[in-house]
Amino acid sequence: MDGKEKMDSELSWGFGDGGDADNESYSYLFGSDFKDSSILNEFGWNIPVDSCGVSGCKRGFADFDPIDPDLSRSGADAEGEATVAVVEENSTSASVLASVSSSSSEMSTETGSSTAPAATNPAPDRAKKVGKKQGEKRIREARFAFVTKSEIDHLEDGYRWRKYGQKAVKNSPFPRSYYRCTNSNCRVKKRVERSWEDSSVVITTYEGQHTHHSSSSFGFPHHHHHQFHNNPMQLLQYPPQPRQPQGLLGDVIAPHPPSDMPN
DNA sequence: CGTATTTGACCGGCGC
DNA sequence: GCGCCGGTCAAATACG
Repeated sequence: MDGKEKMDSELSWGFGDGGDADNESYSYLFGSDFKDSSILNEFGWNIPVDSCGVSGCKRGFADFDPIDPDLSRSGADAEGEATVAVVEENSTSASVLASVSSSSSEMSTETGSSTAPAATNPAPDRAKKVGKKQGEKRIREARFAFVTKSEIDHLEDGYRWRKYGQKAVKNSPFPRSYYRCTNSNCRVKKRVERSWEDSSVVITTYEGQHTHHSSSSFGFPHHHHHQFHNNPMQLLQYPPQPRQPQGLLGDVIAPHPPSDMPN
């Protein structure tokens, strides 16, 4: 048991910047604009964490593709446009995107009853406990999120992911899926959930940087690009007040490719 | 048979 | 201290 390897950081998504640990407030920017930025389409997203410090600020952006040539077109094929909203951690206000954990006085529906599976069947064999790192400090990797209008939950991004968990989201009828990069030493994680407000939108959150190239070429999905025909942005406006992208991204993100990866 | 997913249990933090 | 909550593990299962 003790020979078990590091359980690595379990402190993954929550951002404990000091005060409110659970206060997941995000500000996102809608990105058809900054999508133009060269920094983005470069590699999908390379976030130089060093620029801000580990516990500071960092965000990236991934240019995404709807990837729904044959799958998502069932029903409304007009959709499928990929759009983005970058989520910045450690933002000041505007609780929105993933504010599932906070709000609770609105559409409170099936939160604990129907969605939560009643685990009344204890496993007798489960005596082994998950080992933990000895006094290991958990450092949160940079993470960023964006929303995509798609009927597919898990968008293809050129990497291979292994699903390692799924949980019901509070105040949301849709579950949240946890993925991890299948590569050996790559500890990039990914969280996918559907918006509780707009079910046609999925929220994808990445954490960490890949230590390798993606399977196909690199960069993000570019299978078919039938990107924006109409106004993909229209539907993505559930945030109360989106911030301006300028300054945020350009300031932090460095234009250098991920060739300096250790490991 | 190997690999990926499913799924309940478990864990650690926080709030009460 | 207990319960909630979000996240993760791992055994079982599904899938090729």
